[in-house]
Amino acid sequence: MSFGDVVALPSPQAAPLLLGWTLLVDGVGGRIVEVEAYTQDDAASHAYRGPTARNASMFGAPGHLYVYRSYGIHWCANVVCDEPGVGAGVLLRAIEPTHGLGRMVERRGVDDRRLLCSGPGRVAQALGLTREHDGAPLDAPPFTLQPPPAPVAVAATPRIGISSATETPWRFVVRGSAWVSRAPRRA
DNA sequence: CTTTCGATGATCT
DNA sequence: GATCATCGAAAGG
Repeated sequence: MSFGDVVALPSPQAAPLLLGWTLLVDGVGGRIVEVEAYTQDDAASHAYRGPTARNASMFGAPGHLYVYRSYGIHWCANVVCDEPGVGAGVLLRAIEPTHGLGRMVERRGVDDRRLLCSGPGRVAQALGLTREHDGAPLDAPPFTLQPPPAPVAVAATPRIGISSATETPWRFVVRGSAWVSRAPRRA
């Protein structure tokens, strides 16, 4: 399944299929291991109340980025999904660092590989994503994408850091990955 | 180990 | 004026 086919799906379907892809920005990045889906009729989503200046790119073409400022400090990046105009996205929450470790350590200011990309703010900082990348297409430079070499085992859990729809199980992690922002809720 | 809290600014009410 | 798809340091057990 191509990247274009995946991001054309509704975000709760696209999100687990984005796990295992390798995403690089100017050659720096790694394997996507944790994501969350947000939809247009989802009270926890920035798209819930319709298009605004901030979330405009969420209502644009799928396969592009929606990058926003979080808590006035961090940047967080989403992959826009579904059909154009719908307002759906998949938040990139954690990546297993594989390419350009030195560049990521430099940007993050930490040495511990575990802390490089385990969290949405950390992912954006390590990959150098900012407002400049809002609306940018992921199938063109400086981005490169590689599909998973083998099928990925996925676990679904409730999303993190939200105050609405807190039990909707739209956080998806690579089962057993040591690089996620938090261990999945135990059964 | 776990929990609490401050930073910091755009966005929305 | 309140909230916020977070992070990291500090405080508490």
